[in-house]
Amino acid sequence: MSQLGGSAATTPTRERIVEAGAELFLRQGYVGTGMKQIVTNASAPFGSVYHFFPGGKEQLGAEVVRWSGAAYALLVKEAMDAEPDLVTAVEAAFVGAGEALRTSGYADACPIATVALEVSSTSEPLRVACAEVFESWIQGLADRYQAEGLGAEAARTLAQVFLMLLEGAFLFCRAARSLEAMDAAGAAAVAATRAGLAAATSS
Amino acid sequence: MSQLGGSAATTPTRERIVEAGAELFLRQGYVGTGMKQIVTNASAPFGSVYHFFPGGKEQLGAEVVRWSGAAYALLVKEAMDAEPDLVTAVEAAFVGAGEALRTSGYADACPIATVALEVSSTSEPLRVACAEVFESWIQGLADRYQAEGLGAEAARTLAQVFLMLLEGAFLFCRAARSLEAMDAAGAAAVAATRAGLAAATSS
DNA sequence: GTCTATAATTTGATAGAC
DNA sequence: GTCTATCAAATTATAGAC
Repeated sequence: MSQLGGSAATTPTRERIVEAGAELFLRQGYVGTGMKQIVTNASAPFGSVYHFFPGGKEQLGAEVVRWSGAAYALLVKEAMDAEPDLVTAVEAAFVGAGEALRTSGYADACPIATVALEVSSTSEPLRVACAEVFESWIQGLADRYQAEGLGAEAARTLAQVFLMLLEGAFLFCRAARSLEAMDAAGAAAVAATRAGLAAATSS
Repeated sequence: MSQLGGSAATTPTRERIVEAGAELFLRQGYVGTGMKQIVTNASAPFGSVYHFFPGGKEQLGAEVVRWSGAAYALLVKEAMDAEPDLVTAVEAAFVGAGEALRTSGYADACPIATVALEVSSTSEPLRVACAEVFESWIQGLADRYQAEGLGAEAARTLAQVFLMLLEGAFLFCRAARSLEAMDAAGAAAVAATRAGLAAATSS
């Protein structure tokens, strides 16, 4: 995650490995990234990875998923908290996601979506790690919707719709190398948010 | 794609290879699927794959993406055409996608999403193949919306929203092994469709 | 804890007999 | 066109010196 503090020379080896893995998973996925490539990018000796992660690639992968999932949640939350109201915050989230895509050559999207699709049918520990990250994102967003007066169930549904639109937009924008889908997703998320808020205040 | 006609013993070798690749890509993605695994599942000798696909794995991958993309478009179109009106058709599409997920142990989702995310930053020919499939899906759905009286631009946007919700739902449902997100996506797609139709008839 | 060398396996791809 | 044997390189993982 190049957005959140680079790997300074003083960063402990273990952290450098996790951060290097996160950046590689973002672009190449879990299966397409080799252990050697990770330690090389982390400027660490090859043996270190098995010293810190005796469970091998699967253990490292799960830790990378949880780390980058938490980092991305923080990034989005801070971007949204900077806005004056929820509708503007939703719009800002999609605009910011589009900016990140464009400035990175359509590489920086969701840090765990590729991994989640790759491993959902092949590795249960990794699948669970991805599911827990998604669930934490849903709950964090649902809290924000609830703070605006929506009921628990409606807030959760809106949070899921927000994230599904974002994930779908990442997929289409990366494949097409265009931001068209992100604009459509942002507009749809704003419309859904407005409708939810209207329903909450009228009841 | 187990949904569309199995690989009969009389099916030509080349077709069996493409179909076997499609089924494996669906579950394991492009990188996680080996050429040897493909020819084994296709009951074909190893050398055949390089006889029919001299361009190697990348050529085979592009062909699999286009083939399964067309097959999936037909599957969804037929399911939607069986419904009496567009709103019901949209709902049926999401219900059907949920059924396919559930009955396959949350494996049968989008046939090319995993591949698209894996290769978008690493293989230009494969990225283009995925982008063309997505674009054909968007246009096919936009035609359906236009037939209902929507303008070209609004129809295209609604088609994109439909597909982004579906792709996002596939991602969340596979990770969580639950259909909760699919229900939320279907409801959101129905709401967006209703709003689009209302705006078209009032103008 | 750091780092190197290497084992054991699998990968994509090729050559060539039939 | 079918099929087998094999290559060179890459993979995850381990052993063990320092």
